[in-house]
Amino acid sequence: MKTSKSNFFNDVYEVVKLIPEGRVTSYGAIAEYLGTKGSARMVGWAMHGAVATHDVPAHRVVNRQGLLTGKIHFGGDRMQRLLEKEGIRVEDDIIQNFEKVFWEPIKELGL
DNA sequence: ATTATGACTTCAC
DNA sequence: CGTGAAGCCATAA
Repeated sequence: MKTSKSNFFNDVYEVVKLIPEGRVTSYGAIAEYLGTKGSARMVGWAMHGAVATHDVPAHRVVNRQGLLTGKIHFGGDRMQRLLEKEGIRVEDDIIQNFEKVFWEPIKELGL
């Protein structure tokens, strides 16, 4: 039986679920960990389905600038609210101390 | 198979 | 990090 979602999506979900609280990561970092580092957009695409399908903390996944690009799909300031709740300072849809809260799967999980 | 789109990334000004 | 343009890969029609 074929999986409902492609393996690519499944991998993204697992990595995002492994993100510790108070930490965030970028699409490129996840894509790179999966081996598809050129497909950072696909990670975002996977997250689009993740929110509606799995309990994936997509709010912990932002772009390289620390900008809450995904808040648009969260539907309001829901994403920013969750981040601030975990101790992450967010201002004007931008994560402050982004370098401090940045969490790389390759570095933490080990490649 | 081809075209279009997308929660991105990088380079340049 | 502000804006603009090009590149990249996977999904949908």
